[in-house]
Amino acid sequence: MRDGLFEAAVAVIAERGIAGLTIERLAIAARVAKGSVYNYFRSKRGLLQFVHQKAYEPINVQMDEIAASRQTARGKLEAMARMYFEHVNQERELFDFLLNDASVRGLLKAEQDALRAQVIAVLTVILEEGIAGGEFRPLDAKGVAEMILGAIRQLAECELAGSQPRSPEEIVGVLVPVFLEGIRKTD
Amino acid sequence: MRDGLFEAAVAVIAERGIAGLTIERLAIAARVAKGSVYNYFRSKRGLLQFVHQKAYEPINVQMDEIAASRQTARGKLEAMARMYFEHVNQERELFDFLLNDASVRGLLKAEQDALRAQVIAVLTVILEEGIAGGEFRPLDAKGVAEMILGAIRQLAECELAGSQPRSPEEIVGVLVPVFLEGIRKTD
Amino acid sequence: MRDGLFEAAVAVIAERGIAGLTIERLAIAARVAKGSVYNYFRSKRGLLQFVHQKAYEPINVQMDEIAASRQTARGKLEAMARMYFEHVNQERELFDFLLNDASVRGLLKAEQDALRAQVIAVLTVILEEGIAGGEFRPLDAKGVAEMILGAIRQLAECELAGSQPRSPEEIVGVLVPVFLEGIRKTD
Amino acid sequence: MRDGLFEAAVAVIAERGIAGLTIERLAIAARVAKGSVYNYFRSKRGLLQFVHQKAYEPINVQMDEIAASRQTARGKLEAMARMYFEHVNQERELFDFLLNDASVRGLLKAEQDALRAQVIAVLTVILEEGIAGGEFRPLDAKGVAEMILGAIRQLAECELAGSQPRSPEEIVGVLVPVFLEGIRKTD
DNA sequence: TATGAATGAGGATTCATTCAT
DNA sequence: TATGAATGAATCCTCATTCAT
Repeated sequence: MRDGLFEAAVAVIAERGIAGLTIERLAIAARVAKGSVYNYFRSKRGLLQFVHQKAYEPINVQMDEIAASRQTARGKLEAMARMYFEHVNQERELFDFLLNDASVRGLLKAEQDALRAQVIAVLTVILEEGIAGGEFRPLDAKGVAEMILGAIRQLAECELAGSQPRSPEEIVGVLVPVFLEGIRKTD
Repeated sequence: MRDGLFEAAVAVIAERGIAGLTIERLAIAARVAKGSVYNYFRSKRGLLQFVHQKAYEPINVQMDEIAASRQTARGKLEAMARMYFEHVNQERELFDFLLNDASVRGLLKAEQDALRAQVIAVLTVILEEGIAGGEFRPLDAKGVAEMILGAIRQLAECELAGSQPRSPEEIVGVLVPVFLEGIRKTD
Repeated sequence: MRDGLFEAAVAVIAERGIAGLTIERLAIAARVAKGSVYNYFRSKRGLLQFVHQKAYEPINVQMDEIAASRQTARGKLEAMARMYFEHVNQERELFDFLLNDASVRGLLKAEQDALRAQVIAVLTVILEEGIAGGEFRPLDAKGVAEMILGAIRQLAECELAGSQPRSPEEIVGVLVPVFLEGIRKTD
Repeated sequence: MRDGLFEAAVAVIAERGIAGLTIERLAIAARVAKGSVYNYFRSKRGLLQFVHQKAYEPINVQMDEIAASRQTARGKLEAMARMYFEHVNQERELFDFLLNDASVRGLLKAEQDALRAQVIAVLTVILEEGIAGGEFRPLDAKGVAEMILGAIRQLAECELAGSQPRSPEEIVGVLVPVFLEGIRKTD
């Protein structure tokens, strides 16, 4: 039932944005009475926290799998980018809400920060592995991790906003070479 | 008068977030009667559009200056990054609202998209100049522009959220080399 | 089972006040399912009536015992005062609810009035006995009974509200002489 | 306008009890929109505090006048009883709410205690004057003050609940002799 | 008989917008 | 033009009560 409410919440967010997620609309979307929501969540905030955590779960799992896999750091970055992009791409409104939405910062600041920190932490570890293993130049790993995350988010956002949809493969094909080789022309 | 309301709006947003911007508080901050606001703006939406456009103006102007300046494409990217970061950094709450806030996305989707598109367009032109001039490798200029914008936004966000403040210089010092040279180690 | 619910109700009222007595909390306190309450009481009102009557029982019994006992009218008044005060004192929240709470007055007006009337009736009888027996002056027995009840209630209330707790003995020591002898200085 | 809301509140309390005073009903009684109430009171609690204080004002004034008047302590007690009884008598529901109502204790405990303490304090001073002046026997003035207040309250309550209305004069005629002379028969 | 999930009416509060002065 | 009181729709949340299992 909590799962049903989760899906209803995702649907409402997708359709009307996070600001459009009222308990009333949630209840209607879940085909449930308004009061029933409060049998499963103490408050709207509790609901949002649950939605946040639930949406974050699969990313968390796959992040850890990728981080633990046997492959080059570059391979891991590629895999992370692809995975992350696919998720973000799939439910854009939801992920805006998870990571960015300023209107819920007051309620979920801790959760948003934790999620972002977690993603950056995993990327940072991969980058440090790559540096230690001689794959990457010595760099501010955390700063680069932030840049990669930001780049992916923006690519996803623009792709969804824009008219010319690009596949995850295309996007990874742009992202990875730029971060790996840079954009400067070398003779 | 509209300008006075703009500044009052910025002040309220900075202090209480976008969700805290009510007509009442706006009027108090502007030392004006609540009803008077409606003599200058048809609605709250109209006000927000004005605020959005007005806040965007200085960035627009400087973007154009940088784009028109005589320097290498790399120099322009650096200058853009520094300028953009400084602005975002300076009024974080405001820019959250301008770029991220989902609660106004319904109202200002067009404006937000236009702003983003404008920034990306300018960056794209610079990148294309660099490619044409032999400075940069031939690449998907628009995709890279998006990546750069995303990276800057994320760096700014993390910097404000985090405990270890970094100066614009430091941030540009991380950003530019990565995009220019990439992170791969070359013997 | 009804008795179990009664005790649970008293516990909840004592801890959270009458406004805090919800069916949910009652059920939890009684270690019973919420729906089960309605197998024993038609409604919340029925429950409150039962609680009211049940709480009133021991007072009723002791009142009758005192009234039937062999002692002077003065002795009976003293005993009544002490007994009543001890009860009220012991479960103040409960007695607030029984006697004062306006939020249930709509529901339990009849019961509250009956209880008050009963107490006053017993006191009145004692006073009339005293008058008939030559112990007391001829007076409006019912009015005096009301005054005595009111005085006891107020003393109890103030004692619980105040910082300086007085024992039942002390209170009776103030109450009885005043009513018996008056406050006027003689000679 | 606050006064209009005060009177509407008194009317609603008189008709439906304190538990029946909702913002909606208040607004209807005051022939005002629901939201307008909040232009004059920050919250329901603020409204209740205002009502409390406003209702208490005339009693306060008259109490002080009586206390300052030139007459015997007995005369003052009589005057106080009569005045208090008249007020309580006039708006019983309101005064229940002011002094007794357990359902608003949480909100107005401080105010209720202060009012009760104030009344008791004035009575105590009168009693002490009487003791000092040789009118009254030396007694626990505060305890007696509480008893007098309680007696008045109960008399008023019973009079309103009962079928046989008594005039203030009658009630004072019962109250004062009992407290002054006591009920014991002196040959 | 026991359960507890589901219900929906009701209540406090906020706020963009209107309009008479 | 300026004002700010008045409005009422919208929102979160509570809780007595019902009913299928």
